[in-house]
Amino acid sequence: MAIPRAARTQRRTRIQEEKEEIILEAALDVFSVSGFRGSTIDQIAEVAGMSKPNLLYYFRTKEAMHRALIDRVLFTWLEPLRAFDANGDPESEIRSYIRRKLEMARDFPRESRLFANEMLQGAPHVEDELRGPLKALVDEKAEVIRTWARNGKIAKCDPYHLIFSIWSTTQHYADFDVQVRAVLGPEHSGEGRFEDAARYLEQLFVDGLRIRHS
Amino acid sequence: MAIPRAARTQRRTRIQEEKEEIILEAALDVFSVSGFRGSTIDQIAEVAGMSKPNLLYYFRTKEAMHRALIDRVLFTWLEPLRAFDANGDPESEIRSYIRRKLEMARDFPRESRLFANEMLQGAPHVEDELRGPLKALVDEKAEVIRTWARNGKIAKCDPYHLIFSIWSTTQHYADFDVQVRAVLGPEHSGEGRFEDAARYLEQLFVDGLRIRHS
DNA sequence: GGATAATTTGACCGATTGGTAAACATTACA
DNA sequence: TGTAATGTTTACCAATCGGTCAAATTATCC
Repeated sequence: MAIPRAARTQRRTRIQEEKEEIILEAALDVFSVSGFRGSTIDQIAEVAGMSKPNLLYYFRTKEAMHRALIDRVLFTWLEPLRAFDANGDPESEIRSYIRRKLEMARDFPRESRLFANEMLQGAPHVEDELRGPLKALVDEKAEVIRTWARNGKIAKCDPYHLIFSIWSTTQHYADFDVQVRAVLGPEHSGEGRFEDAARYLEQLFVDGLRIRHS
Repeated sequence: MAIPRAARTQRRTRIQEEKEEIILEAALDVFSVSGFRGSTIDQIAEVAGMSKPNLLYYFRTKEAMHRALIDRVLFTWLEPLRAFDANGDPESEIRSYIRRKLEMARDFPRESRLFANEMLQGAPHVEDELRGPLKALVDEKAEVIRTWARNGKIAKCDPYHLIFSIWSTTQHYADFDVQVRAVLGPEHSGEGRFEDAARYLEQLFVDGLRIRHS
C-alpha cells in the first residue's frame, strides 16, 4: 500500500518532484483566478491533466496545496524588497525597486493575483507571516528610507506609505490587467504597455520624492 | 401563487424595497470577501437573516444578485472621476480627486473589494462595461489631463497611467487592508491611518507632477 | 525476473451546492 | 371583512463538493 506523502520521511522520488511541480503550476492557474473558496480540486486536476485521487495522493487536502503555493510565492515575492540596498544611491535604489516590482507584475501575474486574492479574503492563511517576517522586513527598509529623508537625500515622507504606493502601483498591472487592457484599448495592450508604465512611475516617484529647492 | 420578481411589471412593494436592500447588503458582505464563485447563497441568506428560498424569491439566481450589486457599485464608483473638472485648477483638481477616492476606500471598502474580486477573475460579468462606459469616461478625462500638460500646467506625463496610479494607490487601503494593518502594527491602525495616507499621496502626486524649473 | 514499494484509477461517500415545488401565511385593497 | 396578490417556509432535487478506499498498474532495485 502507498504511504501518504506527508507521512513519508525518505527523500523524494523523481516522479514526486515532477508531479508536484505540475500540480502546483495548475493550482496557481486556478487559485489565482478564483481564490481558495472558489476553486475546486476537480478544476485543478483537469488543468494538471490527472485524476483527482492522484492529485490527492501528492497533496492530501486542498488546503495543503494552497499552503505549499502560498509559501513558495511569499518568499520570491519579497525578493525585490530584500534587494533594496541601504548603501546604494537613494534615487537609483527606488528606481530599480520600481522596475523590479514591475517586471514581476509582468512576468508573474498569477502569483500577484494569488496574493491579492488572499488579501481580499482577509489573509486567513497568511496573517501570521504578514505580522511576522513581512512586517520585520518592511520595518527594516522603512528605517533606511527614513534615514535618507533625515539626511536630506530624498524629500521627507512617510516611508511605509511610500512602500505601499510602490506595491500598489506596480501590482495593479497584474491584478487589474483586464481593466488596464480595456481602458487602454487594443492599440496600447502590447508589450510596450509595461515600458510606458515604467517610464511614468519612475517619473512620478523620482520627481515626487526629489528635494525641492524653491 | 407568487409571481417571480423579474417577470413582474407593476411597481415595487414596500416589502420588496426593504428586503432587496437587506439582501444586497448581505450579498455585498459575502461577495466582497469570497468573490462570486467562492460565495454561497446559504451564506448570504444567513447574513441577511432569511431563508434561502425567500432570498431566491427576490433574486432568482445567484448571478442576478451579483449583477444587481455590481451595477449599483459601478455607478457610484466612478462618481469621483466624473466630478473631475476640466475647468478647475489642475493641482487642486488632482488633489481633491485623490482625497475623494481615499474617502471612498475608507467609507466603502466592501464595494472596493467587490470590484477588485471581479477584476482578479478577469471581469467575466462586467467586461462590456469596462470597454464601453468606463473607457469612454477615462478617455475624456485623460484628454483633459493631456491638455493641462500641453499647456504647461502640470508636468508632461501619460494621463492613463496617472489615473491608474491614483486608482491603485487609493484602493490599496481598502483591498489590502489586512496587509496595511499588519505592517503598520496596532499603533498606527487607527483612524489617523487615512490622514497619513492622504498627506503622503498628495505630496507624492502634487510634487511628482509639478513642473520642474531646474 | 521477481519482490517490493510507489503510483494511478474507478467506484464511492456524506456534505454542500444552486435551485424548485407546493403548501402555508401575510398583506393590501375593494 | 373577504379575497386576491404577495410573501415565507418546509421538504426536496440533481449536481457538485472535498475526500476515501481498495484494487490495479507501474517503477525500482536486488
